[in-house]
Amino acid sequence: MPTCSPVRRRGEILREAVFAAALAEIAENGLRGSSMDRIARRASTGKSALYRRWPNVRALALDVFVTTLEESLPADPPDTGSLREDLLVGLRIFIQQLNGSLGLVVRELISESLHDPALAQEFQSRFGQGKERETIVVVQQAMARGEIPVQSIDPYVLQLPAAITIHQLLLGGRAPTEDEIAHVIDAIVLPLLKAPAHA
Amino acid sequence: MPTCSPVRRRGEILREAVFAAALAEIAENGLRGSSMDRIARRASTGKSALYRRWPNVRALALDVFVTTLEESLPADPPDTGSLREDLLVGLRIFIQQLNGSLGLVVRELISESLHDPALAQEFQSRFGQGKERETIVVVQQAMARGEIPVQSIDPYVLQLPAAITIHQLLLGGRAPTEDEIAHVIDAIVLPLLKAPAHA
DNA sequence: CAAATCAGGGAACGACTCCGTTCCTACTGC
DNA sequence: GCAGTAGGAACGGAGTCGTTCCCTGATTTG
Repeated sequence: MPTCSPVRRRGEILREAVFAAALAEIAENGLRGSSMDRIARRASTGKSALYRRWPNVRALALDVFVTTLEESLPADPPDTGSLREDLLVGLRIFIQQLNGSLGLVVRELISESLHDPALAQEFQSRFGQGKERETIVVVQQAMARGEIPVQSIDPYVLQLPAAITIHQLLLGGRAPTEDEIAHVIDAIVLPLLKAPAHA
Repeated sequence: MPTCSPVRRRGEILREAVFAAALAEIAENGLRGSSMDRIARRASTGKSALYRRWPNVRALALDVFVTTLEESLPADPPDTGSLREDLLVGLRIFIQQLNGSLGLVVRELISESLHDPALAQEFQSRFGQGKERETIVVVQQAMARGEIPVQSIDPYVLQLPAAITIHQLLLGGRAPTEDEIAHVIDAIVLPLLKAPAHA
C-alpha cells in the first residue's frame, strides 16, 4: 500500500513537526485534554514515533513547555541610553511573546503547577526570575548614567511592569496594547523609580 | 442488602456534599481531569443523583465556580477612616480568599477560559471588576476626607494591589504575606495616590 | 553503487476509564 | 403509608493508554 505522505520525515524535522502538533493540540484541548493518539494524528505520524521519544503525554508537553520558555528569554537587556526606552522595548518584546505560544504555555503551566509542585518550582525559576533580572540590569544602567537616583531598588517595583502585563493578559483576556504599556511606564514605574525612597 | 452509609442525605445537604467533593476532585485533578464517576464516588453517592441535577461535569464545575466566586465578593468596602487601613483590610480579605477555594477556582478558570470565550467573559466581569469597584470606593472615601488630592484616578493604579497579589500567587506559588502587602501599599500604592498627577 | 541498517507510517491489541442511561431497591420526609 | 429520591450496579459505546508488529522508505556503510 502506498504511503500517503509524499516524504517521510526523520530526526529533527519530525521532532519539530510533533512539537508544533503538540502545541496546537494543547491550545485546543489543554494539557489535560491532549492525548498521544491525537497529537500523532495531527502530526501525521504514528504513535510509535512518539513513544520512541517520550514516555507519555506529560513528558512531551513538558518538553514543549521548556523549549518554548527557553526560546522566549534569550534577549539581552536593551540599552538604548534611555530608561524609558529600555523599559518600553523590554515590555514590547515580552508582550509579543505572550501573544504567541508563550501565552498559551504560561496559562497551562499556571493551572498545571497547582497539582505539581516540582513543575511549579521549575516554571517559577525559569520564567519569573528571567524577566526580573532583565529589568534589574536596565535600571542599573540608568543609575550608572545618572538618570535616576542611586538607591536600593524595591523588588516589587521591578516586578510591576510584568505583573500588570500578566494580570491584564490572564484576567482581562488580552495583553496590553502599545499605548497601555507606555502609560504604565510613564504614570507608575518611572515616577516610582525617580522618586527618592523616603521613610 | 444493607446500605453502607448510616444516613441517606437528600436535597440541599446532598448538594453541598457534592459541591465539596467536586471542589476536592478539581483540586486534585483539575477540571479537565475530573469525572462524574469519581465525584460521585468521593461524595459517596450514585451518579444518578448527580445527573439528576447537572447534565455533565462541566455544568457541575461551572456551578461550583460561580458559587465560589459569589461567596467571595459580598463584603462591603471597608471604611475605617484611614486610606491605608482600608486598603490593608481589603487586601487581607482578598488574600485569605485566594488561599482558600477561590485560589483554586481562579487558576482553573484562567486556564479554562482560554478555550472558552464565554466563560472568560463571565469570569472577567464577576471577578476582576468586583475587586476593582471596591478599591474605587475606598479611594473616593479618602478623597472626600481630604486625605489625598481630588483628581482623576488612574485605573492602573487601582488595579495595582490586586495585580501584584495575583501575580505573586500565580507565578510565585503563594499569596503575599501580611508584611508584603503592607510594604506594597506603603511603598507603591500610597505614594502614587498622594502624588499630584503631573504631566 | 549496492547492501545492510535504521526509523517512520500505520494498524491492531487488551486493559482501562469515562460517558450518559437505565433499572431496582430501600430509605425518609411528609 | 405513600411518593419521591438516594444509593448502587450494570449497560453499550467511545476514547485513551502503552505495546507490538509489519512494511517501506530513507540513510549509512562497505
